[in-house]
Order: sequence, then C-alpha cells, then structure tokens
Amino acid sequence: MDRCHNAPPARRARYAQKRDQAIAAAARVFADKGYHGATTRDIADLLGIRQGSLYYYFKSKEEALEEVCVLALRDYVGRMEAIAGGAEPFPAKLHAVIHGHLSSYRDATEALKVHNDLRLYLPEERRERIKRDGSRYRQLLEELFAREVAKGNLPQDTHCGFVTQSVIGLCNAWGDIIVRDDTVDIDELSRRCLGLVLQGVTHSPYPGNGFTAP
Amino acid sequence: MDRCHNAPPARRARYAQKRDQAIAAAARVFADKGYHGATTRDIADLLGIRQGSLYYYFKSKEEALEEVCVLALRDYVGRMEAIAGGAEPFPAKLHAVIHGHLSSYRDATEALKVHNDLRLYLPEERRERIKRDGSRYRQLLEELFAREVAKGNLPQDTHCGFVTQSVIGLCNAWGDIIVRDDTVDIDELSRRCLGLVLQGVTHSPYPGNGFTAP
DNA sequence: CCGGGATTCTATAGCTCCATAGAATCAGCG
DNA sequence: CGCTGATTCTATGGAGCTATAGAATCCCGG
Repeated sequence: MDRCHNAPPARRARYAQKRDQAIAAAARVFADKGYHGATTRDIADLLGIRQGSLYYYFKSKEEALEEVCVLALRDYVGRMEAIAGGAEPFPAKLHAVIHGHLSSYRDATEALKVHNDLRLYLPEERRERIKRDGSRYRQLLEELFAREVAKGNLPQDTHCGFVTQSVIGLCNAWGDIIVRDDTVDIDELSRRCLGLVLQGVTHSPYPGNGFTAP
Repeated sequence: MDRCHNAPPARRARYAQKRDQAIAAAARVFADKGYHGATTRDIADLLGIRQGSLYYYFKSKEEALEEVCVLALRDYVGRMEAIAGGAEPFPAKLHAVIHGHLSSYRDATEALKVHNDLRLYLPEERRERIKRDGSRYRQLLEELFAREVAKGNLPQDTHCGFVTQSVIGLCNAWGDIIVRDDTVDIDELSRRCLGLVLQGVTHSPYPGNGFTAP
C-alpha cells in the first residue's frame, strides 16, 4: 500500500500524489470499459507509463478496483454526514443530499459509477470496507426520513426503507446519464428530482414547504 | 442465424428452441459475470455442452450478447404498446407499466439487466435494433404523460422527459435489487413505486385518483 | 437397417492479458 | 561527484480465451 517505507516526507507526498493519479486513471478506464474489459495497459497508457510500471502502485488489478471504490465513497459518505448533522429543515437537507449525489458524478471522476457497476466483481473480503460505507450512507438517509415521520411532517405509513432506496436509485439512474452527457444542468436536475420525491408528478416542483430553491 | 436451411419444420423448431435456451444461458452468465468476465465456456457449461459447440448457435460471443439484448426488449416493448393502446385511466396504466417493468426482472431471465448494464459493450452497428426499441419504449411512456398534461390532469409545467427517464430509472434501480433478492414482493413494490411517482413522499400511497389497487 | 444432414465433440492456432524479475535510470543528499 | 533508494523500463512466463477445422456421433425418413 505504501511503497515508501521510511522515506522523507516530500517523497511520501509525491508517491501519494502519483498514486492518486493512478487511481483516477483506473476509474476512468474501468468506467469506460468495465473491469474485465479494461486492461492494465489501458490504465498505464492513460498515465503515460508502461504496463509493467503500474505494479509499482498497485499489487494487482483487483487492488486498483478496490481503491477506486474506496475513493468513490470517501467524499460521498463524508458529505452525507455533514448534511445529516446540520440544522436545515428537511427539504433543504434532502435537496443537499440529491444535489451532492448528482454532483459526484461530475466532479469526482467516474469513481462512483465504477463503485455502483463494478464493486460486485470484487471478492467478498475486499468488499468489507466498501459495504460498510455504503450501508452507512443509506442508514443516514433513512434516519433523515424516519425523523421526519416521527415529527409528523411525513405520513405515518411512510416506508422509510423503500423511500431511501428509491432516492438513491433515482440519483444513480441520473448519474448514468450525467456521466455520458456533459450538458446536463445538475442544479436544475436536482431541483426536479427533489420535487418528484417530495410531491410526485401531480404537484408542481416547488411546494410551500419551508423550502425555496437557491 | 438459422442453421437449418431447408430442414423439415420439426427440425427448425427444435433448433430454435435450443437456441433460445442458449440465449437464456448467456443471459444468466452475462448478468452474473459481466460481458468480458463471462467466458463462452461458462455459457456452454450451463447448457451441458462443450465450449466449441456453442458456436453452432452463435457466430460469436458478441452475437450472443446482442441476442440477449434483443430478447430483453421484445416482450418489454410489446407490453408497453399494449398498455399505451388500452383504455384504462392514467394511474392504472402507469401502474401496469411499473409492474410490468419490475416483473421483467423476475420472469424474463436476467436479460433486461444484461441489456441495461452491458449493451454499451456492443459495437455501434450491433446496437441499432436495440436502440430503436429502447427509444420506442421511452417515447410511448413519455406520450402517456404528455397526454395527461394536455388533458389538464397533470400540471402544465410537468417536464415529461424528466419524469419518463425518472420512472424508467427508478424501475431499473429496483430491478437490480430484485435480481439479487428473490424475496422481494413485486406487487407491493410496484404499488409503492406508483405512489411515490404520483404523490411523492408527502402523501400516502393511494390517492383517490380514479385508481384502486388490484 | 442405411444414408445424409444435424448436432456435438476434440484439438488447436493465435492472441491477449496479468504479474514478476531484473536491469536501467532518476533524484536528492552528503 | 558518487552513493542510495525511488521510480520506470524491458522482457517474458504462464495462463486463459475466442474461434475454427475436421472428425465423430446422432437422429430421422425411406
């Protein structure tokens, strides 16, 4: 994992930086060609090094996939924790969740897409860390809904597990489109998604619900 | 495509049947391991024949993937056409669409999942038929919404393209889960999805909207 | 039971890919 | 400058995969 054992700090930093570049390159290639369809040569080419040199940064192709997935979830879960701990009203929080989720597909390279589509190709042992973070994300979102039900702002019969899974699924579905189409307006899209989740198709997207669009 | 040139009808039928089995086996394996992760040997094993014998039914591995995708869309689009042409009220139609979509992930082997996840690995030429059918499905659904807006039953500012894509995306997201979990109750799930799409989380799932659950 | 097409098998050419070993080059420090 | 460890390269072993060729077997109508 860390090739520089006891090296001077400048060395360590440089290694870490190059390794991050390698992870990003792997994400790009995996997103494009799938795990088995991608070759270590593809990744090396993108980095401008030779195929064999890649193994200075990864012990195996599998490790590269794992690192991409871990990277994808780090910021993703971190952001959710910040939102869940905040004091904003529920609709604003939900909007932040959706907007953040969709934004990840733009900024954070294609790592999140790789996580969604390819994590299943990792052997069980390698999926531990990843599964934990994914569950945490889902759990935090579900608690957001549950608290709102408890407060009486959402119907008592709301099935929070279903709603949570649906919101995540909806965002991921749009994520697939965002990755392939640069022109999508994330701000507009996330507002529309919020409207759909809150009110469905039968109401206009901006309810007088203590929330106004930014 | 058809190995029996001028054979007696019984022969042709047997060939077609075995070929369908081969397509189904390919769907299973592709869904499980991805396109590049699956080997022609995996498919052959599932059929109980040798790897080389598979090429009696497919000219190439790529053709097998194409056939799986075509199969996935055939019933899928056919059903949508029947629904769109029917006379039921809008909520019933929408329920039928969602229920049908989700059911496909149960019955029709894993072909639909393969179509969603792996069709991108087909070269452009092979994707023609498939793209046409996919677009047709989306278009029919979008018209369903558009007609309802025109009738004044949905808000004038409804963005039908967005809603259509969202419904499809939501169903596919749940499809991923259905494929991996046998215990999911499709009837209940499709009713919940309908409620979410129609009314969002702020309302209970069954509005007095001319529609009652079956 | 026999002939011929349908179906399956065996065997392999030809290719690509992952991973490693060991040589070569680079960068910073004394 | 010369040493030392970090980084990259070349070269290759060994495996697995697709697709084809040709032999073997099966199945049915006559």
